[in-house]
Amino acid sequence: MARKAAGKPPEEILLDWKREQASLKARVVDQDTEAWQLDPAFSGLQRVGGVDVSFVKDDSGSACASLVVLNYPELEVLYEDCRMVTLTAPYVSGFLAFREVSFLVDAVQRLQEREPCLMPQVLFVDGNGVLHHRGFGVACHLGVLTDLPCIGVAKKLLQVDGLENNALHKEKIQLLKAGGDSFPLMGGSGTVLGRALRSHDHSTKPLYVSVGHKISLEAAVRLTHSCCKFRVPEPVRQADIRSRDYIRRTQEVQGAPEPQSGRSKEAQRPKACPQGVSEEPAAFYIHCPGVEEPRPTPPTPSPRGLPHLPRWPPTLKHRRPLRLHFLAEEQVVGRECL
DNA sequence: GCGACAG
DNA sequence: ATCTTGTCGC
Repeated sequence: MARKAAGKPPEEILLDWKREQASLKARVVDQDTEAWQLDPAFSGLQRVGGVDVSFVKDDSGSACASLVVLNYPELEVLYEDCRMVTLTAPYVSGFLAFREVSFLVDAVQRLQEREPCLMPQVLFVDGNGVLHHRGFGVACHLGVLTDLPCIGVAKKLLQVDGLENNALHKEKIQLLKAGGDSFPLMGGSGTVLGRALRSHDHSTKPLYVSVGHKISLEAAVRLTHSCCKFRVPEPVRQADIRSRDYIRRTQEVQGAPEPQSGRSKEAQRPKACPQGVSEEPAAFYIHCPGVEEPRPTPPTPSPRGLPHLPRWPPTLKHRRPLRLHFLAEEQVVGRECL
């Protein structure tokens, strides 16, 4: 029987975790380290990644960890890795990384082994970076363990170091008028811990962006904005969509018969294996943009009439597209890396 | 007892 | 995080 992830860890464990965070925190780099980060148009940036962990409804021990890689600035999915995992640690605010980060590191390592040329140049992480109780959120943790530039993107304000989601904060949100507008989140010591960002014109609720690793806050905010087709940056959004989609179809194998009928033929992703048997990732997928769409069902529901597509990209100029030539079945035909 | 609470 | 349909707006 697998160990469960329930209850709060004893104080002794929390002390261990705090020591671990303090130790790794010394290795965080909160500045730009890559040339593309300094460029106004991010020229040189070709691949952005996103990670997420989704949970199974009635099983607090099971989850799906996913890593996706998108090209930039097109934001088409090039790579997807979804894998069912067994959670050991419970969720404790301030210690999210100890619940999720090891599975995310595993995914990055699989990518390094199988398709190193698709390694993203930056990772968007669902959660905070230095905007954290001890200045070391999951985005920092993953960044230090993988040595990849990481950006923390939280959907809710973590109320630490004097930060409060109070009336004053809400007033500032009201002042964010257009996509890209943001204001600083200052901690008690006067340090800027992150920024509240209106991620696009039609989004009221801001994102909370903070440095994870190897990127400045300014570049992190600017890049986050440029990766938002919708409120949540596309890499994280795709990781989220695909991991829950994976769970959904895993669950429906034993449940109700699939409503989807008709022509389900070629170019499928590897079939989902409900009772994880092998050591292989449950899903591993490389997509060649422009050749075919992986999913016939559009993620955007359009009841009637045409959906209003947000203008995108808003201002960035089109740069030389990275051309990857893949066949559907994991076989690499050719590529242009770097 | 009450408030806080990234995912 | 997850449970969930319709509904309102452009």
